[in-house]
Amino acid sequence: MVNIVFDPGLDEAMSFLTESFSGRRLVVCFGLFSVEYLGRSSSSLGFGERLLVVKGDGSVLVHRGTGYEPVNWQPSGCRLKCMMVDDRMVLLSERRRPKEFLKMVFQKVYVMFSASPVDDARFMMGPSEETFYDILYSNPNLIEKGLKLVSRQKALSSGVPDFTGVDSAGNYVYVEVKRCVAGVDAVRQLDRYIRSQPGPLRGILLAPSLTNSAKALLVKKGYTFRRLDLKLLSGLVTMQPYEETLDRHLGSSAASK
Amino acid sequence: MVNIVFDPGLDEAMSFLTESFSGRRLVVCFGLFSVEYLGRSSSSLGFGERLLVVKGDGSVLVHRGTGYEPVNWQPSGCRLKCMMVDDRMVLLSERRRPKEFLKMVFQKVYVMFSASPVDDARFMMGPSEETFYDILYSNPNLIEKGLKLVSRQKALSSGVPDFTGVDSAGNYVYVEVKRCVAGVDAVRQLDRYIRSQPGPLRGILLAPSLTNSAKALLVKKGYTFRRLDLKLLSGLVTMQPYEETLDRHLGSSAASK
DNA sequence: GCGCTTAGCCGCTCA
DNA sequence: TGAGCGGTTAAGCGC
Repeated sequence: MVNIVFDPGLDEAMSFLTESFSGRRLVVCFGLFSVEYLGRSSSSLGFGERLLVVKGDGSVLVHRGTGYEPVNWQPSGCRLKCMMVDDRMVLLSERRRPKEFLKMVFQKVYVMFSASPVDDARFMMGPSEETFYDILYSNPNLIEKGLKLVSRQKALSSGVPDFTGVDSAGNYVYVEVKRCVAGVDAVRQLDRYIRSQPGPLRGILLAPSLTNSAKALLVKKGYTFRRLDLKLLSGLVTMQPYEETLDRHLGSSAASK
Repeated sequence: MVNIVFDPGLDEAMSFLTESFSGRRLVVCFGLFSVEYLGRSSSSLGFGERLLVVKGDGSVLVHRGTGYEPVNWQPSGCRLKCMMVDDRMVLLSERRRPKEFLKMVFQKVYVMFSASPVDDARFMMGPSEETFYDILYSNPNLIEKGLKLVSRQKALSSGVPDFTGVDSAGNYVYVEVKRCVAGVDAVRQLDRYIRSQPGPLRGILLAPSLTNSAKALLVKKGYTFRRLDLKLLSGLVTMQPYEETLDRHLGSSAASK
């Protein structure tokens, strides 16, 4: 649920902020204001048009029209207060330890909105799962020398092995890939795929490592374990897909020369 | 002039962005999107509601609902492109050196606006490191009684001690200054300077305090620690705008109590 | 809580 | 262009 106010009076802006703060909402505000900071260091910035972002956890960011870094800010955990002083809206943010203050005096608010972002995604360092499979698919030697892959699973559906291929001896192969330590369930999955097929098939489990029980089951079933070198793989990520995407849409638009 | 779009379709959002980028405008967008980064490192973040800020100079910031830091970003100077791919809006940002990409796939845009902020104010920092050096250089007694300084480092360059001088006993002295707690690296720095010289030199580390490890190394190397009294030093700073700022801050925080 | 280490650190200055 | 270094560094992890 996004609340938006366009060209509000300062009184209206103040109640909007007060309400948003008490609801711990994310607030974005573009307006004409001055900023002063006092704490470990100090700074002052006269009136100008800027972007203010206040997050639900009490982080504050003041951004000017250029540059990556906020001109003023406070990390999460700040207490915010909003008041009218001499027909100006004053926003005061207080950090407890170390004791620091940020003070913004608003002369005008052009637009502001608030929201409570729903965001459950996990931030993962390293290549995405899809990129990961792309690399393996184009570099089957990373799985096993002489292996040729003939198909890969579409999307992230189930009931299908990650890769199918033919090994150097001409055997048909099913490959199951895990990005972390593989457990018995990974071996069972591979086994299920293979037993669902009529002909004889080799099974390869590719993972950084195996649990003991998984290893036992793997040996019993006669499948092969191949170690996946995550570092090596990460190093092989290329920018080609990005560049191709850009090339395909040449002449769209550019923000800088 | 601020342009605002509320709940646009992705096609509409795309033309809005394209236009904003070509006009080098500041764009703020709250929507549901995924982010992938590839460059010096790589990362991926699935779909979620986030805030995207693109500045006119080609800086890009992706903020989640909490925390001071953007989850993904690119510094100024990036080239941006926007396109529709399979009914999704894709925003691609390219940094030249080092080569890096940021890719956002939008499923939904809740609200977005653009503006060309007018902001001529000068950002003024309070007592900076340089100011501190100025004061110390004119008041060597704050470092050590009878000390005479003969040179100071130019600007904030490297490979040079902060001050060189002669102490009351006639020994040549190198002084390394830290405004905050000095760690081992500060001692190492001092040591590097001194060992780079042929003759015998006293080393003085001036800082508000020392970490234990720094103290150990200092003693081992036979250098001297001098306490820097920040309060005292701050008292010697005279800076009209700064004092005004301070007064105003004290005024508001007193009023809010 | 404090102290220490890391970071896609950023941004600056100088060789 | 690369190296060194400061920063309102922030943030995470150990104690």
